[in-house]
Amino acid sequence: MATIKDVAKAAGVSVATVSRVLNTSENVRPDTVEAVQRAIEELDYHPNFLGRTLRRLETMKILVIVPTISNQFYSRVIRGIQSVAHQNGYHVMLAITESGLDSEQEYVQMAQRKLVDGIIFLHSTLEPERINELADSCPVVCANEYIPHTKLSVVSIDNVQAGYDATSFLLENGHRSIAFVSASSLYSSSALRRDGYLKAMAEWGISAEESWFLNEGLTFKAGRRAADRLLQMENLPDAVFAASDSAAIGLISALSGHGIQAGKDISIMGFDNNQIAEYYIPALTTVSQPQMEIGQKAMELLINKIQNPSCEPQRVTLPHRLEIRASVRLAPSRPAREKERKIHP
Amino acid sequence: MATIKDVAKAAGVSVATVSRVLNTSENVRPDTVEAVQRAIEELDYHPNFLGRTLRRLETMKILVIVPTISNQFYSRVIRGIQSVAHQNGYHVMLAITESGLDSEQEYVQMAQRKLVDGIIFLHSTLEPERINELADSCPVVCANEYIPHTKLSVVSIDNVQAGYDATSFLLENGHRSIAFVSASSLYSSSALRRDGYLKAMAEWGISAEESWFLNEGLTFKAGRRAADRLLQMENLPDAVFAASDSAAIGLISALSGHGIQAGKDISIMGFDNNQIAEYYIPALTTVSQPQMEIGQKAMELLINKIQNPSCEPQRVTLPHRLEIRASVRLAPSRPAREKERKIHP
DNA sequence: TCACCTCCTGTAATCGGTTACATCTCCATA
DNA sequence: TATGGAGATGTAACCGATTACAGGAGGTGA
Repeated sequence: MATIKDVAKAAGVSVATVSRVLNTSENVRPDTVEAVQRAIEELDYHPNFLGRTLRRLETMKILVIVPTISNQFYSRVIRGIQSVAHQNGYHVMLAITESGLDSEQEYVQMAQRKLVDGIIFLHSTLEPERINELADSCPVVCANEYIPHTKLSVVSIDNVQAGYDATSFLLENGHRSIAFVSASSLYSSSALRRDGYLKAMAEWGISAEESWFLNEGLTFKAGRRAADRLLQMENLPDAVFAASDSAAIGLISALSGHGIQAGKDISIMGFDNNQIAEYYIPALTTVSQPQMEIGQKAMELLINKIQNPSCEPQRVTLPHRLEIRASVRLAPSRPAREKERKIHP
Repeated sequence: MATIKDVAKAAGVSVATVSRVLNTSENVRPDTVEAVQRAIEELDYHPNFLGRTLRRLETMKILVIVPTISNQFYSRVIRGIQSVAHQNGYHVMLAITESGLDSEQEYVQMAQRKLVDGIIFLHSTLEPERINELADSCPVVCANEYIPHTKLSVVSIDNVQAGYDATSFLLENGHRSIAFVSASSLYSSSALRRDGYLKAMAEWGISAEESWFLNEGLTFKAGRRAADRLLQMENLPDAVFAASDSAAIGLISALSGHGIQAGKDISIMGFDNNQIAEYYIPALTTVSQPQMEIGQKAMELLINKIQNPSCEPQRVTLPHRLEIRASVRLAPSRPAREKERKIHP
């Protein structure tokens, strides 16, 4: 492996000059530049960035902590993060905590050990106290989930409003008994959507029954478990509002196995607008989130924080949208043209 | 930020002693250890790993180059890679090339600049020549896809056999005109599956028509495009073998919009056995790949290559399996119990 | 008491770059 | 001709760790 010294020797200049050529900086005579470049070529020299990194004390890497990448929601947010990261010369490292192999704590240490310049949490199970500690020593931004008792920048939709809008839509279309599938204890977003759900129900004077809360989780399997519980009820609800598309699909699939058709015998509302929602049969009515933008904005905030550590945390709310498809039965009176509603926070 | 010097000063010892304590190595007096640890605690010192990395010239990071993470196939392979990486103290960086933002070439430079210790390709668009060049200067392993004219270790299923098995299954169940949806020009796996398809067709004395090859790609949208082309044909084929579950689902969804039901009016075979295959309506008959194991094995080979650079490239073939569900109509004669077949390469 | 060994600790080189500062050359201007 | 300044280049400190080597303290055996 050739080093900068080898190049300097081959070109008959000092390492400083080679470094200047590499960084295309000022004041090097054109023929010197040429000589250095020839030496670089001849030796097939590739600068070792660790040296630079150590000197400059910046890694140009950021860490994204994500519960899973199997869910398209996260992969889209990550794409948004990546696009802005790349524009600014950053590389993205992914910490997938789902497997439980790498504890979050372990990844957080990477930041403390200066292996990355900042962290974006798409979800966290750490205590707020630890996160605050971390945020003192390293730029941190949250996307999608809000972590209580922390002073971090957060990017997300207005989950309360989104839950409210989804539930209102079901109510407006004649549904009265509405179950709610979520993971409220794990995800703040789920809890907030539930608040919106409750608000809408209250406005219509309906008190939600205890059994309607199916806190099974957000995965396909969670949806299946929720279906099992629904099937044991005396009266099937009119509708189910699931806090993720995966859960909604697990639900529809399981109910269909018992001859209950979504969009006909029962209405199902999802959340996220994953690509599969459009391709599922029946196509899934769901709440669309601007995933790419969430990621992009989060990365922008992080870069801002890296470059200007003393800046105040920000709260960015992006618009969501109801995506109306076939899995929710519409009231006959409802005008057909109203296929979409845009709600700006 | 406290450095090792600060700790040394605070503990009244030299940096060498602190380093020895940190690396729990030999010969430090217990009370010295204690003093150092107290200083570490007091100063809230976290070692900066860049220093160590530079000195040891190993990053303990590996790069995974992946076309997309939206497809569950890849996210599972990545999980497999991560699990083995973690067991061996490595961290995983992800390079997602789908966006087209970061060119593969750019990521490959990360290896040459010693920012990572090795690379796993899950797919590549680089010329074989470049890859060979890269492999000379850095440990490289391929998973899933075979890159022709290269001497790299590869982990995958036997794609020819898998294509053959899937097609044979369709033929055995009475299907004769069988279209094939793939991305043969982009993915070697697709091309190999096509070879298997052709082999099976030939064995049954059927010459595939030109129009049956729908080289639209592997995404949902690709499936939809394939459906459009099918619908323009004079005679709809009996069955379609798609080289990915996503394409199969795009296909089913689009056909269903025209009143054509998969599993009844036409048979659809997918590939990958993503989770959605089980939850789709109709549930998708597909070829299951051991994704986790592919990832695990690839990482094992890479670690082996890192620790022993002169070792010979290996070719590892893992078993696939036909997952029989509802999207393929079975011949009436077919015994119901034979729901699954395991094929070992 | 001396030589020698073991155990512990410190000094300084090193990894591969970047960069502040010094130095030198050359040319323009007074 | 002397002076000053701009531009090009070199020297060496530095980033934060690891580690080879040197050396000192203390114990053991002759």
